[in-house]
Amino acid sequence: MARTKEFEREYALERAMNIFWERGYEATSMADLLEAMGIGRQSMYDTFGDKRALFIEALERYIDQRQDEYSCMVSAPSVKGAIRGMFEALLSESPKEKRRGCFGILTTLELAPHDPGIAKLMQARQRILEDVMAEALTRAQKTKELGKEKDPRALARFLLATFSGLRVAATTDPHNPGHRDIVELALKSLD
Amino acid sequence: MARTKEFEREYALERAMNIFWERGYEATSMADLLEAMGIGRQSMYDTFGDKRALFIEALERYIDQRQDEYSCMVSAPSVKGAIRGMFEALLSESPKEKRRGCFGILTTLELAPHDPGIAKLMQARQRILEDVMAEALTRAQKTKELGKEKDPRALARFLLATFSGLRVAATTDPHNPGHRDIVELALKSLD
DNA sequence: TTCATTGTTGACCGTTCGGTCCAGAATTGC
DNA sequence: GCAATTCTGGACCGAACGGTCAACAATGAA
Repeated sequence: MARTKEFEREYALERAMNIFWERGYEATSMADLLEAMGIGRQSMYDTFGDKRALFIEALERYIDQRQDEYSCMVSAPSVKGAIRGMFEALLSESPKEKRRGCFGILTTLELAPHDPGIAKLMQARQRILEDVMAEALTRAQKTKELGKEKDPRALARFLLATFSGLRVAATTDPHNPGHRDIVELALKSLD
Repeated sequence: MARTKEFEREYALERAMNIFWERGYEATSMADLLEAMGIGRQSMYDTFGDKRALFIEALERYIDQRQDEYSCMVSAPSVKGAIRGMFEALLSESPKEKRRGCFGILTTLELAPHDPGIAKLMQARQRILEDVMAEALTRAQKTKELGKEKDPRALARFLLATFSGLRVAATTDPHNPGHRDIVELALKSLD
Protein backbone atom coordinates (compact mmCIF):
# COMPACT_ATOMS: atom_id res chain seq x y z
CA MET A 1 0.00 0.00 0.00
CA ALA A 2 2.79 2.34 -0.82
CA ARG A 3 5.29 3.21 -3.46
CA THR A 4 7.74 0.49 -4.52
CA LYS A 5 11.53 0.92 -4.53
CA GLU A 6 13.04 1.82 -7.87
CA PHE A 7 16.31 -0.04 -7.27
CA GLU A 8 17.32 -3.54 -6.31
CA ARG A 9 18.77 -3.79 -2.85
CA GLU A 10 21.15 -6.62 -3.74
CA TYR A 11 22.49 -4.85 -6.80
CA ALA A 12 23.11 -1.64 -4.88
CA LEU A 13 24.83 -3.59 -2.10
CA GLU A 14 27.08 -5.37 -4.58
CA ARG A 15 28.19 -2.03 -5.98
CA ALA A 16 28.80 -0.62 -2.52
CA MET A 17 30.86 -3.70 -1.67
CA ASN A 18 33.11 -3.11 -4.66
CA ILE A 19 33.70 0.52 -3.76
CA PHE A 20 34.53 -0.26 -0.13
CA TRP A 21 36.74 -3.12 -1.28
CA GLU A 22 38.69 -0.88 -3.62
CA ARG A 23 39.15 2.10 -1.33
CA GLY A 24 38.66 0.95 2.23
CA TYR A 25 36.19 2.44 4.69
CA GLU A 26 37.70 5.82 5.44
CA ALA A 27 38.63 6.78 1.89
CA THR A 28 35.13 6.03 0.62
CA SER A 29 32.70 8.94 0.80
CA MET A 30 28.94 8.76 0.77
CA ALA A 31 29.02 10.61 -2.56
CA ASP A 32 31.23 7.85 -4.03
CA LEU A 33 28.85 5.20 -2.77
CA LEU A 34 25.68 6.88 -3.98
CA GLU A 35 27.11 7.39 -7.44
CA ALA A 36 28.24 3.76 -7.70
CA MET A 37 25.00 2.40 -6.26
CA GLY A 38 22.96 4.64 -8.52
CA ILE A 39 20.50 5.65 -5.83
CA GLY A 40 19.61 8.81 -3.97
CA ARG A 41 20.89 9.85 -0.61
CA GLN A 42 17.68 9.34 1.29
CA SER A 43 17.04 5.94 -0.29
CA MET A 44 20.38 4.83 1.01
CA TYR A 45 19.81 6.01 4.57
CA ASP A 46 16.29 4.51 4.59
CA THR A 47 17.45 1.17 3.23
CA PHE A 48 20.78 0.56 4.95
CA GLY A 49 20.92 2.88 7.98
CA ASP A 50 24.20 4.74 7.82
CA LYS A 51 27.68 4.41 6.36
CA ARG A 52 28.91 1.95 8.95
CA ALA A 53 25.84 -0.30 8.66
CA LEU A 54 26.17 -0.32 4.88
CA PHE A 55 29.83 -1.18 5.25
CA ILE A 56 29.11 -4.12 7.53
CA GLU A 57 26.50 -5.48 5.12
CA ALA A 58 28.97 -5.10 2.26
CA LEU A 59 31.71 -6.78 4.25
CA GLU A 60 29.47 -9.70 5.18
CA ARG A 61 28.46 -10.06 1.58
CA TYR A 62 32.11 -10.21 0.57
CA ILE A 63 32.96 -12.81 3.19
CA ASP A 64 29.91 -14.89 2.29
CA GLN A 65 30.98 -14.91 -1.35
CA ARG A 66 34.55 -15.95 -0.51
CA GLN A 67 33.34 -18.58 1.94
CA ASP A 68 31.00 -20.07 -0.63
CA GLU A 69 33.83 -20.16 -3.15
CA TYR A 70 36.22 -21.98 -0.85
CA SER A 71 33.61 -24.31 0.64
CA CYS A 72 32.62 -25.30 -2.86
CA MET A 73 36.21 -25.94 -3.96
CA VAL A 74 37.15 -27.94 -0.90
CA SER A 75 34.19 -30.27 -1.32
CA ALA A 76 35.84 -31.76 -4.43
CA PRO A 77 36.90 -35.44 -4.33
CA SER A 78 40.60 -34.60 -4.05
CA VAL A 79 41.10 -32.26 -1.13
CA LYS A 80 44.77 -31.75 -1.91
CA GLY A 81 43.84 -30.89 -5.46
CA ALA A 82 41.24 -28.44 -4.25
CA ILE A 83 43.73 -26.69 -1.99
CA ARG A 84 46.22 -26.46 -4.80
CA GLY A 85 43.40 -25.08 -6.91
CA MET A 86 42.79 -22.28 -4.40
CA PHE A 87 46.42 -21.23 -4.54
CA GLU A 88 46.66 -21.64 -8.30
CA ALA A 89 43.56 -19.51 -8.75
CA LEU A 90 45.25 -16.69 -6.87
CA LEU A 91 48.47 -17.05 -8.88
CA SER A 92 46.55 -16.91 -12.15
CA GLU A 93 44.64 -13.75 -11.34
CA SER A 94 45.41 -10.75 -13.52
CA PRO A 95 47.77 -8.12 -12.08
CA LYS A 96 44.79 -5.84 -11.70
CA GLU A 97 42.93 -8.38 -9.61
CA LYS A 98 46.00 -9.02 -7.50
CA ARG A 99 46.49 -5.30 -6.93
CA ARG A 100 43.01 -5.07 -5.58
CA GLY A 101 43.94 -7.06 -2.51
CA CYS A 102 41.60 -8.68 -0.04
CA PHE A 103 38.71 -6.74 1.44
CA GLY A 104 38.84 -8.87 4.59
CA ILE A 105 42.51 -8.29 5.33
CA LEU A 106 42.17 -4.59 4.60
CA THR A 107 39.27 -4.33 7.03
CA THR A 108 41.12 -6.32 9.68
CA LEU A 109 44.00 -3.88 9.56
CA GLU A 110 42.08 -0.68 8.98
CA LEU A 111 39.11 -1.07 11.31
CA ALA A 112 39.31 -4.14 13.55
CA PRO A 113 41.97 -2.71 15.89
CA HIS A 114 39.62 0.12 16.86
CA ASP A 115 36.20 -1.39 16.29
CA PRO A 116 35.39 -4.34 18.57
CA GLY A 117 32.23 -5.19 16.61
CA ILE A 118 34.13 -5.61 13.37
CA ALA A 119 36.94 -7.42 15.17
CA LYS A 120 34.45 -10.01 16.48
CA LEU A 121 32.93 -10.39 13.06
CA MET A 122 36.28 -11.04 11.42
CA GLN A 123 37.32 -13.46 14.17
CA ALA A 124 34.12 -15.47 13.83
CA ARG A 125 34.40 -15.65 10.06
CA GLN A 126 38.03 -16.68 10.26
CA ARG A 127 37.11 -19.50 12.62
CA ILE A 128 34.44 -20.77 10.25
CA LEU A 129 36.89 -20.81 7.37
CA GLU A 130 39.37 -22.69 9.52
CA ASP A 131 36.68 -25.23 10.43
CA VAL A 132 35.75 -25.82 6.82
CA MET A 133 39.35 -26.44 5.86
CA ALA A 134 40.10 -28.60 8.90
CA GLU A 135 37.06 -30.76 8.17
CA ALA A 136 38.14 -31.16 4.56
CA LEU A 137 41.59 -32.27 5.69
CA THR A 138 40.08 -34.73 8.15
CA ARG A 139 38.04 -36.12 5.29
CA ALA A 140 41.24 -36.42 3.27
CA GLN A 141 42.76 -38.47 6.07
CA LYS A 142 39.84 -40.89 5.97
CA THR A 143 40.34 -41.44 2.25
CA LYS A 144 44.08 -41.94 2.85
CA GLU A 145 44.84 -38.90 0.72
CA LEU A 146 46.49 -37.28 3.72
CA GLY A 147 48.75 -39.09 6.19
CA LYS A 148 47.04 -39.81 9.49
CA GLU A 149 50.02 -38.43 11.43
CA LYS A 150 49.12 -34.89 10.26
CA ASP A 151 47.14 -32.48 12.40
CA PRO A 152 44.24 -31.21 10.25
CA ARG A 153 43.54 -28.20 12.46
CA ALA A 154 47.17 -27.10 12.50
CA LEU A 155 47.43 -27.60 8.75
CA ALA A 156 44.28 -25.56 8.19
CA ARG A 157 45.69 -22.70 10.26
CA PHE A 158 48.98 -22.85 8.44
CA LEU A 159 47.52 -23.00 4.96
CA LEU A 160 45.10 -20.15 5.57
CA ALA A 161 47.81 -17.96 7.07
CA THR A 162 50.11 -18.64 4.15
CA PHE A 163 47.25 -17.92 1.81
CA SER A 164 46.78 -14.52 3.48
CA GLY A 165 50.49 -13.87 3.19
CA LEU A 166 50.41 -14.74 -0.48
CA ARG A 167 47.49 -12.35 -0.94
CA VAL A 168 49.49 -9.55 0.62
CA ALA A 169 52.54 -10.41 -1.48
CA ALA A 170 50.41 -10.42 -4.63
CA THR A 171 49.03 -6.99 -3.74
CA THR A 172 52.52 -5.60 -3.12
CA ASP A 173 54.00 -6.94 -6.35
CA PRO A 174 51.35 -8.25 -8.75
CA HIS A 175 53.80 -9.11 -11.52
CA ASN A 176 56.27 -11.14 -9.46
CA PRO A 177 56.43 -14.73 -10.77
CA GLY A 178 58.33 -15.76 -7.65
CA HIS A 179 55.10 -16.14 -5.76
CA ARG A 180 54.82 -19.63 -7.13
CA ASP A 181 57.62 -20.59 -4.74
CA ILE A 182 55.34 -19.69 -1.84
CA VAL A 183 52.62 -22.00 -3.14
CA GLU A 184 54.91 -24.94 -3.81
CA LEU A 185 56.50 -24.76 -0.37
CA ALA A 186 53.14 -24.33 1.33
CA LEU A 187 51.74 -27.41 -0.43
CA LYS A 188 54.72 -29.48 0.67
CA SER A 189 53.18 -29.45 4.13
CA LEU A 190 50.57 -31.87 2.77
CA ASP A 191 53.08 -34.52 1.65
CA MET B 1 71.35 33.72 11.32
CA ALA B 2 67.82 32.83 12.16
CA ARG B 3 65.67 31.37 14.85
CA THR B 4 66.23 27.71 15.84
CA LYS B 5 63.52 25.05 15.87
CA GLU B 6 61.94 24.38 19.25
CA PHE B 7 61.23 20.71 18.56
CA GLU B 8 63.25 17.70 17.46
CA ARG B 9 62.45 16.54 13.97
CA GLU B 10 63.15 12.88 14.73
CA TYR B 11 60.98 12.85 17.83
CA ALA B 12 58.08 14.48 16.01
CA LEU B 13 58.44 12.01 13.14
CA GLU B 14 58.45 9.05 15.53
CA ARG B 15 55.17 10.27 17.03
CA ALA B 16 53.64 10.81 13.62
CA MET B 17 54.68 7.29 12.62
CA ASN B 18 52.88 5.81 15.60
CA ILE B 19 49.67 7.70 14.83
CA PHE B 20 49.68 6.69 11.16
CA TRP B 21 50.51 3.11 12.17
CA GLU B 22 47.58 2.96 14.56
CA ARG B 23 44.95 4.57 12.37
CA GLY B 24 46.11 4.33 8.78
CA TYR B 25 46.46 7.26 6.40
CA GLU B 26 42.87 8.27 5.76
CA ALA B 27 41.61 8.04 9.33
CA THR B 28 44.42 10.22 10.63
CA SER B 29 43.70 13.95 10.59
CA MET B 30 46.23 16.75 10.66
CA ALA B 31 44.82 17.74 14.06
CA ASP B 32 45.57 14.24 15.40
CA LEU B 33 49.10 14.44 14.07
CA LEU B 34 49.86 17.92 15.38
CA GLU B 35 48.62 17.03 18.84
CA ALA B 36 50.72 13.85 18.96
CA MET B 37 53.80 15.53 17.50
CA GLY B 38 53.42 18.46 19.87
CA ILE B 39 54.15 21.07 17.23
CA GLY B 40 52.24 23.84 15.51
CA ARG B 41 50.54 23.62 12.17
CA GLN B 42 52.94 25.80 10.26
CA SER B 43 56.00 24.10 11.74
CA MET B 44 54.70 20.87 10.36
CA TYR B 45 54.08 22.18 6.86
CA ASP B 46 57.48 23.95 6.84
CA THR B 47 59.34 20.87 8.06
CA PHE B 48 57.64 18.00 6.27
CA GLY B 49 55.72 19.47 3.34
CA ASP B 50 52.21 18.11 3.53
CA LYS B 51 50.29 15.15 4.93
CA ARG B 52 51.37 12.73 2.22
CA ALA B 53 55.05 13.68 2.49
CA LEU B 54 54.92 13.28 6.26
CA PHE B 55 53.27 9.91 5.81
CA ILE B 56 55.96 8.69 3.45
CA GLU B 57 58.71 9.76 5.84
CA ALA B 58 56.89 8.00 8.68
CA LEU B 59 56.43 4.86 6.58
CA GLU B 60 60.10 4.80 5.58
CA ARG B 61 61.08 5.23 9.19
CA TYR B 62 58.89 2.27 10.14
CA ILE B 63 60.31 0.05 7.42
CA ASP B 64 63.87 1.08 8.29
CA GLN B 65 63.28 0.11 11.91
CA ARG B 66 61.82 -3.28 10.99
CA GLN B 67 64.55 -3.91 8.47
CA ASP B 68 67.24 -3.13 11.02
CA GLU B 69 65.57 -5.47 13.49
CA TYR B 70 65.43 -8.38 11.08
CA SER B 71 68.85 -7.77 9.56
CA CYS B 72 70.31 -7.76 13.03
CA MET B 73 68.56 -10.99 14.03
CA VAL B 74 69.51 -12.96 10.91
CA SER B 75 73.16 -12.06 11.31
CA ALA B 76 73.32 -14.38 14.33
CA PRO B 77 75.46 -17.53 14.07
CA SER B 78 72.47 -19.85 13.77
CA VAL B 79 70.28 -18.66 10.93
CA LYS B 80 67.59 -21.20 11.68
CA GLY B 81 67.58 -20.07 15.29
CA ALA B 82 67.29 -16.47 14.19
CA ILE B 83 64.33 -17.21 11.95
CA ARG B 84 62.63 -19.10 14.73
CA GLY B 85 63.37 -16.11 16.93
CA MET B 86 61.54 -13.78 14.52
CA PHE B 87 58.44 -15.93 14.65
CA GLU B 88 58.65 -16.51 18.39
CA ALA B 89 58.98 -12.78 18.96
CA LEU B 90 55.71 -12.24 17.16
CA LEU B 91 53.98 -15.03 19.10
CA SER B 92 55.13 -13.58 22.41
CA GLU B 93 53.88 -10.07 21.72
CA SER B 94 51.12 -8.84 23.99
CA PRO B 95 47.56 -8.95 22.61
CA LYS B 96 47.66 -5.19 22.38
CA GLU B 97 50.79 -5.28 20.23
CA LYS B 98 49.30 -8.00 18.05
CA ARG B 99 46.10 -6.01 17.60
CA ARG B 100 48.11 -3.11 16.30
CA GLY B 101 49.01 -4.99 13.16
CA CYS B 102 51.71 -4.12 10.66
CA PHE B 103 52.01 -0.61 9.30
CA GLY B 104 53.52 -1.95 6.08
CA ILE B 105 50.74 -4.40 5.31
CA LEU B 106 48.11 -1.82 6.15
CA THR B 107 49.69 0.67 3.79
CA THR B 108 50.03 -1.92 1.04
CA LEU B 109 46.31 -2.61 1.19
CA GLU B 110 45.05 0.88 1.93
CA LEU B 111 47.21 3.00 -0.37
CA ALA B 112 49.42 0.99 -2.71
CA PRO B 113 46.59 -0.09 -5.04
CA HIS B 114 45.87 3.56 -5.89
CA ASP B 115 49.22 5.23 -5.29
CA PRO B 116 51.97 4.08 -7.67
CA GLY B 117 54.66 5.90 -5.69
CA ILE B 118 53.84 4.08 -2.50
CA ALA B 119 53.44 0.82 -4.41
CA LYS B 120 56.98 1.15 -5.80
CA LEU B 121 58.29 1.96 -2.35
CA MET B 122 56.71 -1.10 -0.79
CA GLN B 123 57.87 -3.34 -3.63
CA ALA B 124 61.46 -2.14 -3.33
CA ARG B 125 61.48 -2.61 0.42
CA GLN B 126 59.98 -6.06 0.14
CA ARG B 127 62.69 -7.06 -2.29
CA ILE B 128 65.42 -5.87 0.08
CA LEU B 129 63.93 -7.89 2.91
CA GLU B 130 63.78 -10.91 0.65
CA ASP B 131 67.44 -10.40 -0.31
CA VAL B 132 68.55 -10.19 3.31
CA MET B 133 66.78 -13.40 4.18
CA ALA B 134 67.92 -15.24 1.06
CA GLU B 135 71.52 -14.27 1.78
CA ALA B 136 71.23 -15.48 5.34
CA LEU B 137 69.87 -18.82 4.11
CA THR B 138 72.70 -19.11 1.60
CA ARG B 139 75.11 -18.52 4.45
CA ALA B 140 73.35 -21.26 6.40
CA GLN B 141 73.92 -23.62 3.49
CA LYS B 142 77.65 -22.89 3.56
CA THR B 143 77.82 -23.77 7.26
CA LYS B 144 75.84 -26.94 6.57
CA GLU B 145 73.04 -25.67 8.81
CA LEU B 146 70.70 -25.85 5.83
CA GLY B 147 70.62 -28.65 3.27
CA LYS B 148 72.20 -27.68 -0.05
CA GLU B 149 69.20 -29.04 -1.96
CA LYS B 150 67.06 -26.16 -0.66
CA ASP B 151 66.41 -23.03 -2.69
CA PRO B 152 67.29 -20.05 -0.45
CA ARG B 153 65.37 -17.53 -2.55
CA ALA B 154 62.22 -19.65 -2.59
CA LEU B 155 62.50 -20.30 1.14
CA ALA B 156 62.93 -16.59 1.82
CA ARG B 157 59.80 -15.80 -0.18
CA PHE B 158 57.85 -18.50 1.57
CA LEU B 159 58.95 -17.58 5.08
CA LEU B 160 58.26 -13.87 4.60
CA ALA B 161 54.83 -14.54 3.14
CA THR B 162 53.94 -16.86 5.99
CA PHE B 163 55.24 -14.26 8.41
CA SER B 164 52.89 -11.70 6.87
CA GLY B 165 50.03 -14.16 7.12
CA LEU B 166 50.81 -14.78 10.75
CA ARG B 167 50.82 -11.02 11.34
CA VAL B 168 47.35 -10.75 9.85
CA ALA B 169 46.13 -13.73 11.87
CA ALA B 170 47.53 -12.19 15.05
CA THR B 171 45.74 -8.93 14.31
CA THR B 172 42.46 -10.73 13.68
CA ASP B 173 42.60 -12.83 16.85
CA PRO B 174 45.35 -11.69 19.24
CA HIS B 175 44.51 -14.23 21.94
CA ASN B 176 44.49 -17.36 19.76
CA PRO B 177 47.18 -19.79 20.94
CA GLY B 178 46.71 -21.81 17.76
CA HIS B 179 49.01 -19.47 15.90
CA ARG B 180 51.93 -21.52 17.16
CA ASP B 181 50.84 -24.19 14.69
CA ILE B 182 51.56 -21.79 11.85
CA VAL B 183 55.08 -21.17 13.12
CA GLU B 184 55.93 -24.83 13.64
CA LEU B 185 54.72 -25.83 10.20
CA ALA B 186 56.49 -22.90 8.57
CA LEU B 187 59.78 -23.80 10.23
CA LYS B 188 59.49 -27.40 9.01
CA SER B 189 60.39 -26.07 5.57
CA LEU B 190 63.94 -25.63 6.90
CA ASP B 191 64.40 -29.28 7.90
C1' DT C 1 72.19 47.73 17.66
C1' DT C 2 70.41 46.82 13.50
C1' DC C 3 68.37 43.94 10.21
C1' DA C 4 67.58 40.01 7.41
C1' DT C 5 66.10 35.43 8.21
C1' DT C 6 63.63 31.74 10.15
C1' DG C 7 60.24 29.58 13.58
C1' DT C 8 55.86 29.97 15.98
C1' DT C 9 51.08 31.01 16.62
C1' DG C 10 46.36 31.33 15.68
C1' DA C 11 43.00 33.07 12.70
C1' DC C 12 41.21 31.97 8.48
C1' DC C 13 40.24 29.75 3.73
C1' DG C 14 37.22 27.02 0.57
C1' DT C 15 35.84 22.26 0.31
C1' DT C 16 34.04 18.10 1.67
C1' DC C 17 32.36 15.25 5.20
C1' DG C 18 28.24 12.24 7.08
C1' DG C 19 23.68 13.02 8.00
C1' DT C 20 18.86 15.33 8.17
C1' DC C 21 14.69 17.63 6.53
C1' DC C 22 11.00 18.36 3.63
C1' DA C 23 8.21 18.84 -0.46
C1' DG C 24 6.47 16.21 -4.02
C1' DA C 25 5.87 11.86 -6.81
C1' DA C 26 4.30 7.16 -7.00
C1' DT C 27 1.80 3.25 -5.36
C1' DT C 28 -1.93 0.51 -3.08
C1' DG C 29 -6.29 -0.37 -0.38
C1' DC C 30 -10.60 1.45 0.04
C1' DG D 1 -11.86 8.92 -6.95
C1' DC D 2 -9.58 9.42 -2.35
C1' DA D 3 -6.45 8.75 1.44
C1' DA D 4 -2.65 6.56 3.54
C1' DT D 5 1.87 5.23 3.02
C1' DT D 6 6.36 4.95 1.10
C1' DC D 7 10.03 6.42 -1.97
C1' DT D 8 12.72 10.07 -4.24
C1' DG D 9 15.48 14.32 -5.06
C1' DG D 10 17.57 18.25 -3.64
C1' DA D 11 18.35 21.81 -0.43
C1' DC D 12 20.47 22.20 3.71
C1' DC D 13 23.12 21.42 8.29
C1' DG D 14 27.12 21.96 11.50
C1' DA D 15 31.48 19.93 11.84
C1' DA D 16 35.76 18.58 10.28
C1' DC D 17 38.92 18.35 6.55
C1' DG D 18 43.82 19.78 4.51
C1' DG D 19 46.12 23.79 3.71
C1' DT D 20 47.44 28.99 3.70
C1' DC D 21 48.41 33.56 5.44
C1' DA D 22 50.06 37.21 8.11
C1' DA D 23 51.62 39.08 12.48
C1' DC D 24 54.97 38.35 15.82
C1' DA D 25 59.06 36.24 18.38
C1' DA D 26 63.65 34.62 18.32
C1' DT D 27 68.21 34.33 16.35
C1' DG D 28 72.82 35.53 14.56
C1' DA D 29 75.86 38.16 11.21
C1' DA D 30 77.17 42.82 10.25
